[in-house]
Formats: sequence, structure tokens, C-alpha cells
Amino acid sequence: MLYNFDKNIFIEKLKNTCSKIHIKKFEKGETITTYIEKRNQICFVLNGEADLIRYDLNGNKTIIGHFTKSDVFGEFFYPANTNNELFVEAKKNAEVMFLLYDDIQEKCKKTCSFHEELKEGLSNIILGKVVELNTRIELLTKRNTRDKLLSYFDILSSNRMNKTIKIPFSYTDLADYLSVDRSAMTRELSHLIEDGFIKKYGNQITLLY
Amino acid sequence: MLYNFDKNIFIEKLKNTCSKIHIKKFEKGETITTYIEKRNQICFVLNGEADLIRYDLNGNKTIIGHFTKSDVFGEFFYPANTNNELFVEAKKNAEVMFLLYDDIQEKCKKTCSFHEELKEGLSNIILGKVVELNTRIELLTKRNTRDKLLSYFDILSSNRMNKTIKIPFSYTDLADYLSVDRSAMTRELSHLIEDGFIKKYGNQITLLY
DNA sequence: ATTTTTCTGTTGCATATGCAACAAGTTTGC
DNA sequence: GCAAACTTGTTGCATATGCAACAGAAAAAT
Repeated sequence: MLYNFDKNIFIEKLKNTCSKIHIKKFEKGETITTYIEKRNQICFVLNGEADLIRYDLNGNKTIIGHFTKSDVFGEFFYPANTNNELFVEAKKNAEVMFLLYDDIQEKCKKTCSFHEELKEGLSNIILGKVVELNTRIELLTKRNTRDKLLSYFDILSSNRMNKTIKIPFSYTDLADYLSVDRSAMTRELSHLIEDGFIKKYGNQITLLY
Repeated sequence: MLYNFDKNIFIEKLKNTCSKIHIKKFEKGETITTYIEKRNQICFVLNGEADLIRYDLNGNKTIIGHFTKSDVFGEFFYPANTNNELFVEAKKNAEVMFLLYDDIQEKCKKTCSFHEELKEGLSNIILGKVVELNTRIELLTKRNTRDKLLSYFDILSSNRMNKTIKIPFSYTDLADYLSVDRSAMTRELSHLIEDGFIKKYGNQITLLY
């Protein structure tokens, strides 16, 4: 059941129960995986941080995804025919668990006693992914930076049930997440403060409305 | 298995096999469902078209999703705490199949003989959703309208393996999908033609590069 | 066939945003 | 403890984009 599903517990169980997984450590800056022909691969961040990065033809870098402990990524979740180079890079020293989807769906049956549970857990993980992506889309479809910021703050605020929130990544990364220019975003933050919408102390924001 | 999974066949089977589903017809303009507290609901477009629409606080309308035959939507895929009004509206006369996730995962066991198959099919549907959403995000994260358009054309073009493509919805809707102003998008299309990147006949685009 | 609605292309204008550059502050590694 | 690397805030400038308005084309409804 989705409602009382705990991703952390699942990942821990997967790590301890399934013989098909493998785990690897990465240093900051190392490439964890590229999104080319590993169509089947699912990756779990055990600890550390990683970014899904795109370099387009002009050489512009965009952080398409930002993953921390217990986040899931992998080419498995990605359309086959993207024209850009996509890869995941460790932001800090990171430990990642790798898994092939097919191994859970099929072969693992013989080796893991918790096979059914793992299968269902994986479904829940994927569902969580859908929700996460829809959240991002909701933000990205806002037509201007102000609305993106306010919506983002709103989401954090209602998650934490608190008008004061901590931005979970750097402002540089937040700009990438919202897909706006960093300096333009900083400018808009200043305007939001001037206009009395928010207060800001470092990476802490208080909503004043 | 994901690779040879046929969504249409699955939906047909679900429709014919599962006693828990229900089907309803909608006239153009009717509200199919709202995203408020039907956390469990999954909807399949059997035929017709539907839009997932957001009205924000200023009354601005955005089409967040556009669904045609065999597409899947529903609050099940959506984060609980969005601050906007979200609802799905029939664009043309449409027929929609409704289903509760729990019914497939649990209770249906007793009634449907194809229960396992349905469960797996549902997983594949959800996976397809993830890929679809990631595609959209890839487009939305482009920093300007030109890149959004070109990337969108690229994706269609490599899907169809053809430099000439048909835009599957109206330009008005395309603008919404890419989250840009319609007139600004039309302008940019003109520039792309001037600059020799594309040719355009009605809703048909030919890539010249 | 006629009316009504929707879609499309265009343009003028204001401004939001990307881009580049720089300085100060902070973090990280040696 | 120092240097290097990264983050943040700011500003000037050019321009891409949103917005509003309008007219003709196309589609839908009567």
C-alpha cells in the first residue's frame, strides 16, 4: 500500500535481501552512470548526492535532476531517444546501489525470498517518482520566476506545515531546478523581499502571507 | 516485460476482465474529474481527448497535461499538496475508464483471474508515465522558446524516423505544453522559418538540418 | 447556408529574464 | 593556515518573451 510505504526501509531491505544488486562508491565529480543503452538500470542513492546533468549542443549545462539519500534515478526512467548527452555525476562522495529492473521482475524469483515484496516496493518507488516529476512539472510550467519561487516555497511550506522553510539545496542548484538563470532568480528573490512577500536568512525563507 | 508491452491491449483486457472498473462518457467541456481527495483514482482515456487544467490564483489557465486515446491520468499520479485547482476536462466527447489503485493491488484478487497480469500491466503503464513526464521535463527545462521547439520537433522526428512531422495537437495547445505564450511561440516559429531551420505547412513541419 | 466559436498569424509595447562580469563571502582541500 | 574552488549578491545591457489587441482563416454549431 502506497500510504504507509517507507522508501528507506524498502531500500535497506533490498540491499540486504537481494543478491542481484551491487553497490559502488564514488568520489566527488565522478560519473556514476551515463544514460546510453543501460535502459534497464535503476539506481538508488544510499548516501551522498548526485546530479543528473545535460549538456546540450551549445555546451550549456542543465541540472535536470538532483538526488540525495534514498532518491532513485536511472536510464530506466528515461525516454530512449533524447538527443543530448545525459549523465549522473557525484556531487559529494556518494554510495549508489545498482539494480536491473528485469532482475527484480524475473530472475530474482529463485534467489530472494522476499521477491513479491520487492516487486511491490519497486512499484511504490516508481509511483513516488511520478509524483516527484509531476511536482517539478507543476513548477516548470509557471510562466515567470516569481511564480516558480512562490510555488516552490508553498510546496515546501505545506510539506513541513511551517511558514519557515529551509531550502534543501544551494541557490545555484535551485535556479537549475526551476530552470531559470541564477542571477535573475537572485534578483527576483530581492524583489520578493522588497515587496514584503518573504524574509530570508541564508538558506532559510519565511513566508509572510 | 517493458519492451514488448502493449498499452492498448492491456487497457482492452482490463476493460473486459476486471469487475472493479467503471466506464463513463463525457460531452465536450464536461469535467471528468477533479484532483481533490480522489488520491486513489486512475483514469484511462478509451477515446476522445481530455486536458489536465490548472487555474492559478490569478485565474491564469495552464494545460498541464493533454490526454488522448490510451493515455492515463488521475490524482493517483499527483502530489497531494498542490495549491491550485486541478481538474480534467473533456476536449471532445470522451469515454473514460475509472479504476481505484487499491482494487487492482488487493481486492481484485478474488474476482479477476488475470490479476497478476493486471498488476504487472499497471506497473508498465506507470513506467510509461514516468518516461512521458521526463520527456516533458526535458523540454520544459530548455531556457528559451527556440530550444523548446527544436527539441520537441527532434523528439517527434526521431520517434517517427522522419524529418517531416505532424504536430499532434493545435499550436495553441502546443504552446501550453511547452509552457510559453502562444503568440511568442508563433513569432519564434516564423523566425525558425526565416532562419532556414524548418519549413511549415499547416500543422506539418519539416526539419531542414 | 449562416452564424458562432475557435485557431492562427502578426504587431507594438513593457518588462522579465538571460548573459557576462565582478567582488565579497563561504567552503573545501591541501 | 593558506590557497583554490565554489557560492552568493549585484548590476548593466540586450533581447526574448509575456501580454493585449486585432483580423483573417478554419472549424463547429445551428
